[in-house]
Amino acid sequence: MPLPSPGSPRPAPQEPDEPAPRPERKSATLHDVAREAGVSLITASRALSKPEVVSAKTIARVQQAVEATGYIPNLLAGGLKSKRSLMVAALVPTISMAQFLPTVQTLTATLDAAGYQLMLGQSGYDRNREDALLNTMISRRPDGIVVTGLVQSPVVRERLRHLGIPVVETWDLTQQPIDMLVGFSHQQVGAAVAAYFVRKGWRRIGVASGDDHRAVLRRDAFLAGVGRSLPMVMVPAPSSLALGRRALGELLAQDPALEAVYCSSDLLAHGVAVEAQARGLRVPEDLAICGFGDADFSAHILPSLTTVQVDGAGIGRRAAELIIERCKGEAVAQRVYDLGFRIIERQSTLSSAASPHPTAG
Amino acid sequence: MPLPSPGSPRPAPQEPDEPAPRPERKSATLHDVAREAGVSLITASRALSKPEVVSAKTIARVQQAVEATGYIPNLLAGGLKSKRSLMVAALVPTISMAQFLPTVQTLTATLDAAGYQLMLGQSGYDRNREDALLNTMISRRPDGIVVTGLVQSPVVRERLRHLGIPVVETWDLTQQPIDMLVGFSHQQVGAAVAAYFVRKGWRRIGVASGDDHRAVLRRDAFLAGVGRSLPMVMVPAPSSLALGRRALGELLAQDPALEAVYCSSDLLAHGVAVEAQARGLRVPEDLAICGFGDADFSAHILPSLTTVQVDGAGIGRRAAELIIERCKGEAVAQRVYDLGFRIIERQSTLSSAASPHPTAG
DNA sequence: CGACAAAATGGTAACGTTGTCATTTCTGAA
DNA sequence: TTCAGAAATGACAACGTTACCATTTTGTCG
Repeated sequence: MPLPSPGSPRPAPQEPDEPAPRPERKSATLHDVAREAGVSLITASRALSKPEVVSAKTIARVQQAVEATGYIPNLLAGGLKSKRSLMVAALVPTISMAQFLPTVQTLTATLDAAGYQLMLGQSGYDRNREDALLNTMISRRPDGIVVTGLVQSPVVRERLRHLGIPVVETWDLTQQPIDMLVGFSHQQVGAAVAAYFVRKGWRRIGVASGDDHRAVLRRDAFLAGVGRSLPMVMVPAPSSLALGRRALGELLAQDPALEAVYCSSDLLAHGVAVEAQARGLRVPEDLAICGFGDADFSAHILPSLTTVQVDGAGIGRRAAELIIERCKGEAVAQRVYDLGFRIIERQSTLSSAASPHPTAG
Repeated sequence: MPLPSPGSPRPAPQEPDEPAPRPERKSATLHDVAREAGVSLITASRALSKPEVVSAKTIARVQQAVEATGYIPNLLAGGLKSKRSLMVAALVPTISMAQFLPTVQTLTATLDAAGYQLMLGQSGYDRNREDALLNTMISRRPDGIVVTGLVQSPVVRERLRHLGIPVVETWDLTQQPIDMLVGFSHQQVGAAVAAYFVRKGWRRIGVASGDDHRAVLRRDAFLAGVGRSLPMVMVPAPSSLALGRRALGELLAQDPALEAVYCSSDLLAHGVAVEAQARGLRVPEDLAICGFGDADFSAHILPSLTTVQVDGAGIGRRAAELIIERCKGEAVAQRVYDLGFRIIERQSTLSSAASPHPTAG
């Protein structure tokens, strides 16, 4: 029930008084700095980029000249000549998948600390687009590439392999990566959760899964682990709470006596929990729920959500470290890192729910 | 209660069999393409970047040579000479603020459609870091800059103004932007929500607010609108469900008979709702809750959440359009866009809660 | 004090592309 | 057939920096 408010859309009342800024003042170059400091161009360059070979006195003079001229280095020019762009390209399906945010976060932070900048690209879930985006990014000559998931297209794999720059595949596992890999096994996740469900003795199980590649890997391993076909709903990625609600409705239509639901993400699981509540089903007594990803809310909703925790932040950190090492010319000792996962058991699957409604603080 | 699983962290069992890829094959340049196609370097360049001045036959030959050589343009070189880097820099506090994701999403998409790439930087909530990051980004000579919020530092404002590239400030409102602006008024939001609370007749009101600049603007306007000081809790940005739960605990300690809570984000509001449920308080009968941002889950939780909707996606789209127009050399007609907001009234503030538990599907 | 190494600085030539201007080729009308 | 004008192509230089090698200055030790 929307309620219009005084601030509803409308053009700004009056134009600002200052004129549009079009100074086009040519920015200072290293040449200007060198002249100002009374040193040669190349000495000014070295004072800034490799101060260890320049005398302290000269460095001071150059630094002062930088201040005076307002010099800001041109990394396009520097990168062109030195073949080090100080950028790392990263591809995610979409930035809207909260799942990947911790990875992007630590990736950015770790790279930043080493002087590198992240160039983030969203491939959507379209393979062609992934290919095109990769080309766009390569046009900027990144010093490394991080992709989410394994690159599927053999053509692109080959291209990346021959690019001569470090490539890290993440959030999945194989022993034959393009170059390096940091991730975990979705098959193992699916199998482990299936084993957990079997151990719990649940028989009437439903599955709500996103339709992205990795969710499907987990789902298939889960089905294999359970050993029979189950009521199942596929929802389009990216998943959401609303999709989770709808999914439970559809699952209950398939089996009204459902005991437990396995979801491919915590967001879906949250939605399933909300819909269960809306239908008067108690969680976990009437319906147990397990998610994936250990989202930041999962420990704090009611009931708290059993889920699979993966080290998204660790993936980003390690991926960045690998790229940085390689860029420093060091050979990395290990090219494949399995960061594993663990099942976090919380109220949503604890039949003997000890304290149903704990308060915070 | 963590449950270790077979997939717990451990090193990969064996190294992959292929050797580390170090081909360092020098990538093809436009020179190679030109030779392959039997045309001059500059004709090859034009065939790719301004095909309208090259004959169809030549374009075909060049395109074929591109395929044959595996040529990928070097935008560092191109940008250096042409002074168009085809990049736009964007600064957000942190990518983890889900609030800004729709903006980043449409910004990326709109720029992408026009051939530009987004370079995303996270400034944290540290002014110095914002300044440093801005310098880093300027080093790459972006064709435009989008910042979240108004740039506070006068020094930086002046620097950006004299850079001679389009700058768009977003998610806030002023009639004196550095250059261009797309946003809305946080003061108006705070005032509108206060008016709504007053209209509802609530007297015992609590405030849970993030400590970031814009949340504080809204909070202050809210307090001014209510006209008296209120029980209040500040939580560190970025906000989360857990922080919301804790916040309600602290607010109830200040006033156990609280009737309504205003939250600076939907995530906080969700946390407040969960904590209310944990304490046996009915929402909205015992406690009404209003959030901000209209997160994707807000319409779908129980009870659904009254909130302030702002057009985050629209902000990103318009910001991108403004930058693109400017880059094409067109003068923009309007430099300040107020995209407004509206209060979405849902169950969490509807005392006459008609249908307490609607189901989905 | 001389000799020699080390430290500090400088000159020149690229990196790969595009802007500018010049030249050649083609088209169609007088 | 000729010539103006447009279309197509080419040559050259430059964008701002760093790699490479050469040179000068400084410091140290016999």
